[in-house]
Amino acid sequence: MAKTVNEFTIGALSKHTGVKVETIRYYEKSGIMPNPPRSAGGFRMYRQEHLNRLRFIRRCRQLGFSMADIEGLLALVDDRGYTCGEVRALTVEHADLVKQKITDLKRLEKTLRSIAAQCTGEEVPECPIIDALLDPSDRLALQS
Amino acid sequence: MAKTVNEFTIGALSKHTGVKVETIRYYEKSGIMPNPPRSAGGFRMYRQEHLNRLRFIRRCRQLGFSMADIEGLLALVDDRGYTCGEVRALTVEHADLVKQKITDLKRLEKTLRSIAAQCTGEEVPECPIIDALLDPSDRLALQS
DNA sequence: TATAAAGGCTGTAGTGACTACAGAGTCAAG
DNA sequence: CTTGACTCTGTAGTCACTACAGCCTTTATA
Repeated sequence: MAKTVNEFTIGALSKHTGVKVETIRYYEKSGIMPNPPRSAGGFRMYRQEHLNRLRFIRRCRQLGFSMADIEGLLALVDDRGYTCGEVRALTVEHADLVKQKITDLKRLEKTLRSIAAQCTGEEVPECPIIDALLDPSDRLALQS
Repeated sequence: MAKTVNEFTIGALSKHTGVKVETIRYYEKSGIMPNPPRSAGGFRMYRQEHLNRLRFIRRCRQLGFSMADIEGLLALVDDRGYTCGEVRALTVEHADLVKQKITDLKRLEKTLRSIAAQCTGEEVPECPIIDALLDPSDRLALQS
């Protein structure tokens, strides 16, 4: 199937990266993966450079960067015109967003635990959670 | 516009709850809000019970429950056949998911800060973040 | 050389939880 | 009776995929 030792199909790329075949094609359509050369029959033929780029994308996604973020990062990389400062700014900005999200989720968990703690857990049809949620007033503080 | 003092339009319901008009209609189409009675001209006419239900939904969403979760909770409530234990189980399960998410995000933030810390931030085109992300090896530990 | 299995191709539609229109109709006040 | 704010339905867009249908290519084996 491979014309040379260095070329491989989308399935092989998928196996090496853990990114599903459909997702790779989606990345191509979105423009963050390049249109690779094709075999005579129309199969996508990838090389090491594509593997590296896909790993980069996958890592960024795991780090919570949006595809738009990644597009920005890759544009910097593709231009080779990026500076360390630009990239760091993006990263720190993103870390701050993550931090905020952690704060929010901690508050959320606390609220959930506290309303669950009011429960007897018994087989009775009176539940403080439902009562709290159905309460027309705003006594259930979701932000505190 | 209102036929009685107790009835109000979707716009008023929206203002009282902070839920957008389109979202309320979406909830109706999704089945978690009931089809309300209509005015002669076809306007949705809401009452206090709708307001309470929408507040319930909004709170659950803020607490991170999915619409499927809410459907389950509301089914219990509508049947009046729920027990405290059932509701608490759902809440605790959800709290555990939130806890796991916090753990993941903390690890993520740590990774982001640590790669940002390697940066000089200077106007040079060599950036350890990009280098790390482009590195074909798996040295950048995303899970640790 | 024929064939079958495995894998690839395109294009479309679905997910969740909304959001944003377009184009028409309704309502209440002046 | 007109104006302007509001509401109606229906469709399409968002994000980051995922799943499928129906066909075509490649490779291994008989």
